[in-house]
Amino acid sequence: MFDERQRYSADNCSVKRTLDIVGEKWTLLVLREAFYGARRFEEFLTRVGCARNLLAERLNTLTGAGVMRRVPYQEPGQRERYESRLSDKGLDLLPAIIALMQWGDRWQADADGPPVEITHRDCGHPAELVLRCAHDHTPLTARDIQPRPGPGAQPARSAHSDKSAAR
Amino acid sequence: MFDERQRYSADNCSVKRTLDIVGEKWTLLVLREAFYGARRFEEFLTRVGCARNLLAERLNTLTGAGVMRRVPYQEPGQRERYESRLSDKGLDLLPAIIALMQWGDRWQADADGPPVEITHRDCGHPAELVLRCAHDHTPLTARDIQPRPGPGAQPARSAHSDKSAAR
DNA sequence: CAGTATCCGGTGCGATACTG
DNA sequence: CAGTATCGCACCGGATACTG
Repeated sequence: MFDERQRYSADNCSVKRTLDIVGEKWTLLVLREAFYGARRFEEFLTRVGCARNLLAERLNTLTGAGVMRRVPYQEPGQRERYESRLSDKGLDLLPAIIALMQWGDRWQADADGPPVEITHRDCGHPAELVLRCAHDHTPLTARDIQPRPGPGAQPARSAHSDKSAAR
Repeated sequence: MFDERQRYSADNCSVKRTLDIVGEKWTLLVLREAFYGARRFEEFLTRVGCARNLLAERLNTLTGAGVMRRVPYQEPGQRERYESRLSDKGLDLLPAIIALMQWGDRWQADADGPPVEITHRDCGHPAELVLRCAHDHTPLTARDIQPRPGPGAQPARSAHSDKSAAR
């Protein structure tokens, strides 16, 4: 698929950079619950089902990365506390969550259908995630696409000889 | 040993089910390389950059889950060998990869831009992933959506437990 | 080439106890 | 309620060595 000479380094791959933030165990499930409306620590804890320390760690990583932000709140008679909400950067992860959900719905679901539906709030119809050509909006599948080096691509490294007769 | 009430009905969440297959470390990077055209073990190894045993493990998991399939090939003068290719089930993971890539491009990229572009093979224009209403095709953001229980939704879980083998 | 097997130090995970 | 602190253990990562 790639021009064979064009080796890129995996360090500056956007997938890897994203996974460095959200790729740890439980993190995407924490985000799922955030999208579902969870905000408080105990709420995440019971709904995600991971260990307390891990949840604390994940929330710290996510706020540190700017994906979530800590918002103060105060219940009457209680001291001030903080809850965790998605930032804009975090809200923009919705397509990733939905992509995983859609795939699970299609290929790993029970016979009775998906456990959760994502709907358009205004009209109630389901939301869908589509891959398409930015130009003519043709729907695209994996067979219609062609990856190629972008502006931030690093020049090929010629550290050692390259055989690579792939296809 | 394990408090039942602390368990969310997240076991049947499609996101979790998907992550049970592709959520381990390196797996999504292996899939990224598969989309980029990698097929042979050593090819994955150098491009993904993980340990041999982990790569073997991941490829086994993926073929076991039907995401990749082992295809025989024969180089002249060599014995028959196998390479790993994406199945239809695996090809359908492209949106998830692209969602992660797009987010990385938007929020974690270098100044010079994304290292890789996904283009429409036929016309050369970039591919894009859009979330929209299935009914009227309105583009949707996180603020426009509403999750709600689907047909496969489970109420609460009774005290009869299954295995706790998380992951 | 395409793996499997083994070893070993380190990190991350999971459960619980503890604190404010 | 919202976290820390702690501890045993599983798994990871990297380096070989071995097999077909």
